[in-house]
Amino acid sequence: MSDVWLTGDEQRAWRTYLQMSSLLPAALNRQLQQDCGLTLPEYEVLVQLSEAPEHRLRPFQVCDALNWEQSRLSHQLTRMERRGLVLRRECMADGRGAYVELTAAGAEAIDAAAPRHVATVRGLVFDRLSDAQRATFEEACAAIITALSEPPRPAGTEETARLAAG
Amino acid sequence: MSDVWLTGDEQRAWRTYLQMSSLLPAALNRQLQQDCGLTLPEYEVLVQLSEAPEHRLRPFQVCDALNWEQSRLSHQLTRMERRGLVLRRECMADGRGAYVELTAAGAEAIDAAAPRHVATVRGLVFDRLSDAQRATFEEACAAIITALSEPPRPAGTEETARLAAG
DNA sequence: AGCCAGTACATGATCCATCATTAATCGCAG
DNA sequence: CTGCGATTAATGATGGATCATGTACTGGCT
Repeated sequence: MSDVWLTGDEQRAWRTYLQMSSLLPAALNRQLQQDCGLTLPEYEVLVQLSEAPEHRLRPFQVCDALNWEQSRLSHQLTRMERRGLVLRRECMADGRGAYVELTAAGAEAIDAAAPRHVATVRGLVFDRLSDAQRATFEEACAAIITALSEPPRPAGTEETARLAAG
Repeated sequence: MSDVWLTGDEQRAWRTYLQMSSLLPAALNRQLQQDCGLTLPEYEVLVQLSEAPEHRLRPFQVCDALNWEQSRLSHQLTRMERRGLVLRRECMADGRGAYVELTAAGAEAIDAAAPRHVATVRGLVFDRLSDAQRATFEEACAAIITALSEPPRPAGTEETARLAAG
């Protein structure tokens, strides 16, 4: 931790990751938009609903699955409802809540989009990685997720901790 | 390639990556916003300018460096100019163009933000990865970038090619 | 029953990103 | 030097994401 900056290797890896992380979602978005008329967020919501029993979920379940903010989902659902992809339905079990349900058009859209999207992911990602690379890549992502789920330490915690303890 | 869907391993790796790729930028954004009052896009632009000779660049150079769309940068610069972080200056060498220049406030902001941002990146990413993991992670990202830079093949190209050839 | 903290969602404001369009200029072919 | 495609950049419109706030309901406690 001693040094302020990243090592050369780290810096190069970081910049490579940054570049990939900006290009890949953009490419996936473009592919979906052009081939299927769906945005990536729309696709992600539709996947969740299409995998659910009776093609419907409570909004908070979708949030949990996608790691989205509740507000983001709500706005997204409003737009998707306008587009006829989903439908909000009353939830009798819980008076506060609601169900989001896939419409026929929504089911059709996701059925058409999924194979092409998967083919794109395969072509851009998994066809390019060896099994070992894929495994390590996943490990690395998982390690980062673990770090993120720990109590968020603001920068400089070490000093703060020493000061508080001293 | 035969099958339409991803294998179990691939699917798990993909979902892990997706989760990481949504959580990590959000965490970096929050850290920058709270500790330094900067957004991640602002930070990225400031980094480019602070590394440039005379603290200024042509907008298209920033676009190239960040893989941004020209329009995105232009809007971003408008906001950053409003915030006093950068300054647009005339470019005598090319009558169409312009220079973006770091203001004193902008230089101060990036100098203050960089160490903390780096510490966060280190804490969330590189402290969690072994050298081997980091190296493979970089390889994987590079392989994906390579795939992205190749002529974008729409899904189903194989069939199309066969049909065209047949 | 009545209170109240917590949960589930929606909405408006604001900022960010992309698309389509416009405009000015450059550089070069004729 | 004139015309024209390519380059550089700004702008308005739209859709996306986040923050702050508001509302309605649940479930437990008294």
